Amino acid sequence: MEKRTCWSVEKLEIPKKAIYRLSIYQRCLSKLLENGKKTVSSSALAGAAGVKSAQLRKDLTYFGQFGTRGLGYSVEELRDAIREVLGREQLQPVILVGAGNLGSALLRYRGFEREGFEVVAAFDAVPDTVVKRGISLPVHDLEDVGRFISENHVKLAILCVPAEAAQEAANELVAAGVQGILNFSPSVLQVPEAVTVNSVDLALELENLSYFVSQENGG
Amino acid sequence: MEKRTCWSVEKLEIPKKAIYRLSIYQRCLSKLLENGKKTVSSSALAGAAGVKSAQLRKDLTYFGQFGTRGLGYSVEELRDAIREVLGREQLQPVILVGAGNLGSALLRYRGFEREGFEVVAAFDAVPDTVVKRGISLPVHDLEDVGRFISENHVKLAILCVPAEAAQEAANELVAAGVQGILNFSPSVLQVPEAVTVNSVDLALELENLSYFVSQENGG
DNA sequence: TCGTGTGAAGACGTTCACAGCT
DNA sequence: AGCTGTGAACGTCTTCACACGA
Repeated sequence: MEKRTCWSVEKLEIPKKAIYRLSIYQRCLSKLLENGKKTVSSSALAGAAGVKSAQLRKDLTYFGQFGTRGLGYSVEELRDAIREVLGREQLQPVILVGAGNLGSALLRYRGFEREGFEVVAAFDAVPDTVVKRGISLPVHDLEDVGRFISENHVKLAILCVPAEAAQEAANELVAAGVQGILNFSPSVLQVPEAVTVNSVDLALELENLSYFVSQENGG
Repeated sequence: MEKRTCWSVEKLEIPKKAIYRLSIYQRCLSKLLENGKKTVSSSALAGAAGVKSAQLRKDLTYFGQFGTRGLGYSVEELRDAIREVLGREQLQPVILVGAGNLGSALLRYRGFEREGFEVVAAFDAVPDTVVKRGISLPVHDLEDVGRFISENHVKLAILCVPAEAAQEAANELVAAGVQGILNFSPSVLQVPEAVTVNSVDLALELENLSYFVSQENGG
């Protein structure tokens, strides 16, 4: 393969899983930085991230060369480099659609902003029913979501509507310009190829676990 | 390979992803059953689940033969067969550890019971601070979690404590006999091989998405 | 010598294509 | 003819093992 210090237009050949791990590395690096560490080796960082060192090094090669042989990586430089790769240099606005039980909990969740995301607006089909406890953000009518997206160039959405309403809501989001959907509704979304969907199906995760504990039940 | 109608002790060779998809199939089958469908073809079911038909058929062969050539699958029989494979014939008790913002939202979440799980108890380091709104379950002191697990033979736990407390809490759960942990805390858990951890890292999922939308930003 | 960067090998999962049953 | 069940081909991701630079 050809040599390249940076990626060209073709982000396509990079394993999805590698990109996911990049986020993990970044979090570990931030923690190391807080602890005043200046440099880190691939094996140390890999250990913290729960992967093998070769994997970490291979993941990084997809994007460039960041280390110094015999020494390791500069914690800060690597963190910044990964941040750039992930497109997290300026913060992306995010909207939340469906402010029911789960949705409103996510609005109160501090984890997103801790990682540098800002939920800029929330929408619900019946905004009045949303119990506002602890939610600083107003909940708008779902009808306005399309306009809001276009006007504010929102590209990321968190989708927490019931399964029956999910596909229709997704269609609306995509039509208005959303390119990434974090989907919490238990349904299979159909979207154009250019749109990325990450589905988090809570019940499914639990069900999946139950397979792995079931075997020792026959007591 | 040898012929077998059912799996033997060696569940090991089965792809984790196949097991995950089994849960999806089951959900689709339940929906079909509600709609009064008696039989379904691999391509129809695969379409509903968002996978290729060959994949569905291959997934099923790990566990046995469930279809009729030329006809398809009996919706009800296949659903029951999958349910048995997943160990979901009798309902598993589940506990929730960490009843903060996210944890208490999950306590109110109806999705788990909709899939046949029962959250039997909740624990928190500071039970008094938990706002009980809409939570029918009492929140116990975290100190009692070990005893509760042993006494009630709990094997599944949902972990929603802060990252700093996650590993210690996990250790306690595992020591008491928990075999599966659904981990919502943004940290890498170290557990024995016999224990399965499914991590759902909300911020990480969002961060991951942001990579896929970042490219068309240079307008 | 130490630890990164990386081709090559290996493991794993998916898709194909068709044999075989209904 | 129609559709499942499945070995074989394929593609993707992971791991190895070592060359290379500090």
